[in-house]
Amino acid sequence: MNETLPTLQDVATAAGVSTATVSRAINQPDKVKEKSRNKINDAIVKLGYAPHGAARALASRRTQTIGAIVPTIDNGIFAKGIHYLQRGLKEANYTLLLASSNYNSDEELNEARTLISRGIDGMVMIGETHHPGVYELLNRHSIPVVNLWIYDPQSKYSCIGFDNSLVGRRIAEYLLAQGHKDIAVISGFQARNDRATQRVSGIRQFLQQQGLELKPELVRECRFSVDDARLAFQDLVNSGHPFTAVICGGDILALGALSAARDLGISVPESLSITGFDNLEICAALSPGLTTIDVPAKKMGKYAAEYLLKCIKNQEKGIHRMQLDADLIIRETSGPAPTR
Amino acid sequence: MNETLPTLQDVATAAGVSTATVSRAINQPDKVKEKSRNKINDAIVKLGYAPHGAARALASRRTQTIGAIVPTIDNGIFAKGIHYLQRGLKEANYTLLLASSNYNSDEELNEARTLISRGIDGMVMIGETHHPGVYELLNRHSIPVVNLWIYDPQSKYSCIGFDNSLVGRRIAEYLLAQGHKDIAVISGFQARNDRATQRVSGIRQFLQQQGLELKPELVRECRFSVDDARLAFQDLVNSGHPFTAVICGGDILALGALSAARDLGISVPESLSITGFDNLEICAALSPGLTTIDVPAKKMGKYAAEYLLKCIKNQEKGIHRMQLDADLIIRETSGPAPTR
DNA sequence: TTGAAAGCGATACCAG
DNA sequence: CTGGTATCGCTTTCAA
Repeated sequence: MNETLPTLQDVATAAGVSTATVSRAINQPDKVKEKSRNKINDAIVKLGYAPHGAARALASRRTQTIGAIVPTIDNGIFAKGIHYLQRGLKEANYTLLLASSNYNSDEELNEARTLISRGIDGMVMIGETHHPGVYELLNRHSIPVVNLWIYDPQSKYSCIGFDNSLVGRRIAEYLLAQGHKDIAVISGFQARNDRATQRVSGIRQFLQQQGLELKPELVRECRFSVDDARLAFQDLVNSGHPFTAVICGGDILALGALSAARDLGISVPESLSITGFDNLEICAALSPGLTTIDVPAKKMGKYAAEYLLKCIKNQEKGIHRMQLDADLIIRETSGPAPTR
Repeated sequence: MNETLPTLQDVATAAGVSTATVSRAINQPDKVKEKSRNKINDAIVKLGYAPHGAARALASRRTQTIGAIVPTIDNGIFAKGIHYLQRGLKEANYTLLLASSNYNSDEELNEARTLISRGIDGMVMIGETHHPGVYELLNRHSIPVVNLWIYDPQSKYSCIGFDNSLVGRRIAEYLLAQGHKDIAVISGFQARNDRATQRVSGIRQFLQQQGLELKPELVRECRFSVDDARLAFQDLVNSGHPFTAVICGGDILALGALSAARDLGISVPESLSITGFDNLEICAALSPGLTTIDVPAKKMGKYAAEYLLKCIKNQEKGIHRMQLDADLIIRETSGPAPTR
């Protein structure tokens, strides 16, 4: 019952041509006479032939596959970007091999190793700080890379994203304009997340320039979960240091803060402003609407696909850095600082 | 600068053994004398050798890769299950190749074709209704499958999940017990989603058994987005048919309904009860807390990995059906029906 | 426990 | 435009 599957050879025999011709008919149809092409196509359909990816990859030294490592697929943060990346790749008949690192550098290296071993023609990662081994591997295998979610004009690698530091600054700027002076921060772990680090430093720098300070006592780091953010917020309140605004490193964190504030009877935005980051669709409909940063996920995914495909076709060489906008979206969780 | 990468042959030469022995040292270490093994490992490290996946797949007729097709990765619904699936596979050194069908049967067939062509040793899908071509392909290539998110004792294919009809029934049962008689439904498109279909029919059947009716005028279908659910809810209200509860086919839909209700000044749960489905972490912290169904995503992912790995090792044959619980979680968006 | 050698299924170069 | 054939890097009998 399990007859062996048809191979190129079978198709060739059935169509009365050589395997070379069948291969061409599939990969460069215009290089084959129409008559032969038709015979071949008929044979393919009749036999239900499907090319064998591994054999193809081995012979052509191309896998038609792009790898991506994201910190997590557990929440929707990276989903949209991945979705559009996938879409762009699919159009060119490329497949996406997706892995996650759990915000952990060693796991990332492992995943990279696996992906490369499986065979990828290009790689997408989030942020620019990665295990040096990852870059080394990619380099050895001459695999083009592009880092998303960041923009750094100095970067040694291609990147498509936005300036996280600037975004941090922009949020701080907005809050200051609203009269806030005591600002707290709930961020992802900075040690494992260069985007978070940059944003916080953007905030810190701007406050300093304005003669204010981002007090270390008002900065918390936690996992990217609603519950952890709740705890972080409670801790912030318990610390006794007053603050009138909390900048959160993600909508999920902001949700946690919002919910904890609600439980503590702190009214938002009257006595506390909260800002998020990501602009998750699911958060847009909440009440109160979350003030947040809209991340250009769609563009990042789309351009990343375009860029890598160009690299593979050798139409593009060298490093490519693209800066995109990340806009502040003002909704209802933020407002003027309370007057005392 | 781009020297060719080391191959098995290089390692063999460096270690002074044959390629066969190196291959064994990698794949069945116990079949190689310790001394040779050490020499080989040293050579591997020294050369920075990494096996070539395609060559390996071609020769061994195994790809160490499992494919999965989910309806969408755009929101977090399937993320958790995928996460645990991935985790289980990784432990066994398997990789997950993820594709999405956008709830579309033809796209699904295409994705399946691509996955199979790329080479997969097992397949995971959501729901049991799939393009017949998909099952045909899997069968021809003797690729084991398991369907998640459903449990059907009659299914011709392995499945690990819960009885959607029963879950629908349970929600209806709960609402009736709360005194609700006029129940509306906002569901995903039933034509493209067997889980949705089963849930709605579970609801319908239970209502009928209780001498009530699920009025067609009170059933809406829409895309899985907050905005579309808002529109569906508004439409439901505008239709003029009274209802005191809305069963939504997903937390995202419930959020949309909730937000629309808020805009219309309908108080929840006082004058309207709303239930969701999925128990997304992000929804747990909302206020009011969403009454919903907790989907056993973790278990489905984990068991799916275990099952497929067993199939591949030939330790498991035949169809395997596993029923898991999906619990009703009562929070604050539901309550007693308003008395008139 | 090891090695020699025959594939695995395609691609791509070189002739014709 | 087409065919013959070496080759890609590894696994897997079969013998030794």
